[in-house]
Amino acid sequence: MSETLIDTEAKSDKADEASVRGRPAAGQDPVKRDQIMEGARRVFMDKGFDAASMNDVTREAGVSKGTIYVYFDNKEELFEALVEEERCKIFQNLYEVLDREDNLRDVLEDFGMALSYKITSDKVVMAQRTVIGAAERIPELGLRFYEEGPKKGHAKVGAFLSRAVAKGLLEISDVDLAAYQLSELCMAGLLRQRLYGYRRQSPPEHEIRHVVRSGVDVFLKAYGTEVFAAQDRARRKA
Amino acid sequence: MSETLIDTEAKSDKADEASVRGRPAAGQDPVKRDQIMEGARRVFMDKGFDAASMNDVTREAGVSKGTIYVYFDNKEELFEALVEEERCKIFQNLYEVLDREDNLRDVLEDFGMALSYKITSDKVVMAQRTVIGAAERIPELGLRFYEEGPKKGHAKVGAFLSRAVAKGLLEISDVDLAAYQLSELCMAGLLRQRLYGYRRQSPPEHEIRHVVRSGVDVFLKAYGTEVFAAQDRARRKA
Amino acid sequence: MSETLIDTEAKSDKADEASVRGRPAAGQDPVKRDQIMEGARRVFMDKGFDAASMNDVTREAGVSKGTIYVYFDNKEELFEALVEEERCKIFQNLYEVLDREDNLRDVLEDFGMALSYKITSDKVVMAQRTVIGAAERIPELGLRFYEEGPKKGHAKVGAFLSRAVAKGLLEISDVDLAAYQLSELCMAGLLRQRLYGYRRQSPPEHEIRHVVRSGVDVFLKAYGTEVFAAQDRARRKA
Amino acid sequence: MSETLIDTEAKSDKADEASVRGRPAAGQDPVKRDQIMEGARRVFMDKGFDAASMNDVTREAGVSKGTIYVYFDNKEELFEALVEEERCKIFQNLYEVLDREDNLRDVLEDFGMALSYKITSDKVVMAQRTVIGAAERIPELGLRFYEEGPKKGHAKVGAFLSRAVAKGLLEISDVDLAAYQLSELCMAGLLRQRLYGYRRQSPPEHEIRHVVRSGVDVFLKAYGTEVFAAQDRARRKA
DNA sequence: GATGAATGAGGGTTCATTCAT
DNA sequence: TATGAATGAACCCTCATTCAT
Repeated sequence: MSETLIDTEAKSDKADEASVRGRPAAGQDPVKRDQIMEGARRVFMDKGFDAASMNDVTREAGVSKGTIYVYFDNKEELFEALVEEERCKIFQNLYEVLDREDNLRDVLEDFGMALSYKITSDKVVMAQRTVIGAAERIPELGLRFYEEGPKKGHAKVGAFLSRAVAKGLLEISDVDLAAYQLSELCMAGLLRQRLYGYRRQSPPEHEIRHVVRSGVDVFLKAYGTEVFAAQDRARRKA
Repeated sequence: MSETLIDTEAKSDKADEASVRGRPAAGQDPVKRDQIMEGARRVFMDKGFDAASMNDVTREAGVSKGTIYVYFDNKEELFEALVEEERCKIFQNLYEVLDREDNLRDVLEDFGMALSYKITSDKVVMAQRTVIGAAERIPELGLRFYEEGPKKGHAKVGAFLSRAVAKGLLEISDVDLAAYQLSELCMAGLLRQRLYGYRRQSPPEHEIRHVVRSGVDVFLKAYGTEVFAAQDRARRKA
Repeated sequence: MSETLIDTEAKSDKADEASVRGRPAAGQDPVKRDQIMEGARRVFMDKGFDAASMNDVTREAGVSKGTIYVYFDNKEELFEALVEEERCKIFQNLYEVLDREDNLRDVLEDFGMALSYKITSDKVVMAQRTVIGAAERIPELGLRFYEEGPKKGHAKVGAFLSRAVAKGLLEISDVDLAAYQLSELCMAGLLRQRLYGYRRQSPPEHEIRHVVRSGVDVFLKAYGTEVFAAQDRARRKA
Repeated sequence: MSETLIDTEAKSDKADEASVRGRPAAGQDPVKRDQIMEGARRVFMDKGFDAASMNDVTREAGVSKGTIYVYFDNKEELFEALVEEERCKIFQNLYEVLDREDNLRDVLEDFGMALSYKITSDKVVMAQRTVIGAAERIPELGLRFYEEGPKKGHAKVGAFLSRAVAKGLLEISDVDLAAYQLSELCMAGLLRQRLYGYRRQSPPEHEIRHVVRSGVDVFLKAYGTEVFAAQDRARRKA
């Protein structure tokens, strides 16, 4: 009733179709949607697609069953929306460091740290398990996840390496493959241990750093040019 | 009730698990067990743990429901037994090539081929998906799979690398980590594409070979000693 | 909250059910009521009571759920109101022809045509199915439908026949029964075929006419007096 | 093992697929099937197809839900099986009287009594309501019911009338229509009153007899030849 | 007064497990 | 011992009804 003008104004920015002050249209309230997604996240990540029940989601989300079905057509769609969201959160900002104009080794290490840290974190491991576990039954889901996530990231890594090649810092015959190798080297051993649950906790930072440093080192020893080596020696002295 | 002495006598000969001529004890007939396992394999690998029904197993195995429950306490145990068996089949003989006394690069490439080929094959991908997908719900399953499979294999790779270090062919500060790196390099890109279903078919041999060759090359550029380099140059001439 | 006095004043003018210019009282606007009934008709007649959902009605009527529940306490009451209305429409004007002072055979045939045509029409068949199908669960519904519809009509037919008896045209020992016989003869075969869906379309006019003519003929052969026969012969000549 | 030959022989007559002594195959035990049908009958006849729930059937039949689904694929199939069974019971033996070589009026009256009595009985009224009520949603059901029931019966009546025409007892231009007229006349008023629930009880015998006698009389007055009239007068004298 | 988002009991159906045969 | 018919809890989803807006 006594909504301040400022408030109203602020809201109207994103007042897509709901009236400014009224209740959001069915399936349009972003708060409720998030609530459902949060419940779904907890349940699906914990149990996987099949073992999770809509009742579980209902309970975790604190919403009624009917409401969920207003926002999502069925279990599978809810799951897909969740995976989509998780994917975005995972791969967002992951590759920004590659735009930095900096010493090559430092950039690669920073990227490796970001990648390895993210990919072995609790939530992301769960997400990967969930998607991989469902890939047999809902192939499009895994496909889309890979295409929109790892594949796009991989392309950015490839572009970065190409630039380094152009600068004469790296000499690579198959840039695409090299990009895969770099990523795998940065997570060497860690990812699989996490996926299978051999490691119950995400690795401590120093361990990740050790793996990344070594991985980048292997990568640069294999692909670094004499130009890079000179630069690198100079950097170490400093 | 009125078991004759003769019967008892017969059994006592090989009382351990089954009489020589009589019917095997309940849940002890290895033929029937294999029959069940074979049905379970077809069903679980195809549908995953949750989506597979015990009726499916029953049908595929050609055994009655009751019989399955004599051999396995419940669905989960049957599944675990299957995973165990699959794991054995996967990692069996995978590391034999490392015992070969041969040129280092050749041995590594052959090992990489065996590993990469196996790990990206249809059946093994399904098995990995299944285990990874279930790891959140049945942590022991993933744990045991990893410990008895990849981890043991990794130890063998480590031992192999240590021997190469001792021979002066490699110079490695963290052999354990290097072993992981070697494995990851040999499957670079392929495994994840398969797990997520981005690749629907197992990769063709020439592609695997390309990846493995490049991976081994990176590894050897990073860790190979001058001694190895000389040997390698000599081998190439021949 | 701060309704002006003027508004209130305006309402008090015709406080009974609605102000002249203002908004009608809750559940009192006949236009809105008709709108709801029209939606309900489309839905209930198409799907039957149970299979129809209130959401369907909402959509067809273009009214909100809450509004429906202001006009009708629940689904069943809405349905009953609809049946009532349908009944009125069905039996309205159906018996007017019986008031005509005309040749007996012609009047009976015209009545038979009106009855048979109406009772086998798509909408009326649906209505009958719906009421009959619900009669087990909502006995009052069927009872009321019959009493207000067929029974009253039957009384009018009886009265008509009595008048014809008085005129010496018919000789009937049980007029009540004869009235039933007349009605049944006019729809012979058609009604049941329609109710069970054996006939998907309402019968063509010429077929109805054939049935009615024959039915009336049977009726008059059985109950017509010599007086009537003479009249009838005269009429035919003309 | 020691089953007597006699026993085995006797049973093997109907031992279709179940073993002689063993438990009947899934969905094959006629006793259990009847049990389910009986429960379904009570529920469906009472509530109609939509309003009846499988839980209701479960409870009434005293069988578990799973068992029902072994015997019937789904609710609709169970319902159809029930309707089929009811139809058979209703129309079985209904037309035998028409094969009697007897006085025409007596045969018609006896047939009319059988028909009218059966068709207005509690169970049959319920069955008719149920089928008619479902005809909108499951058109095949009503169609099949009509075709296998009333239509076949109607054909038998037509054949009977044709024979009477051949004997010179009746003179009918449209035998098919006359058959409908006969049936309708025998139930005049009763059926509709029962279907709509205006009559809560099945009509007493004397009332049915009154209706049937009058109906047959009308029919014979309309279609009886002079030959028949003479025969009829003779019979009355006796 | 009108709206329609939210509720949650209950719908039909499946399936891991048991136990009489 | 092996069988598979029977069980019933739990699955996903719908919808009559309510009530905050």
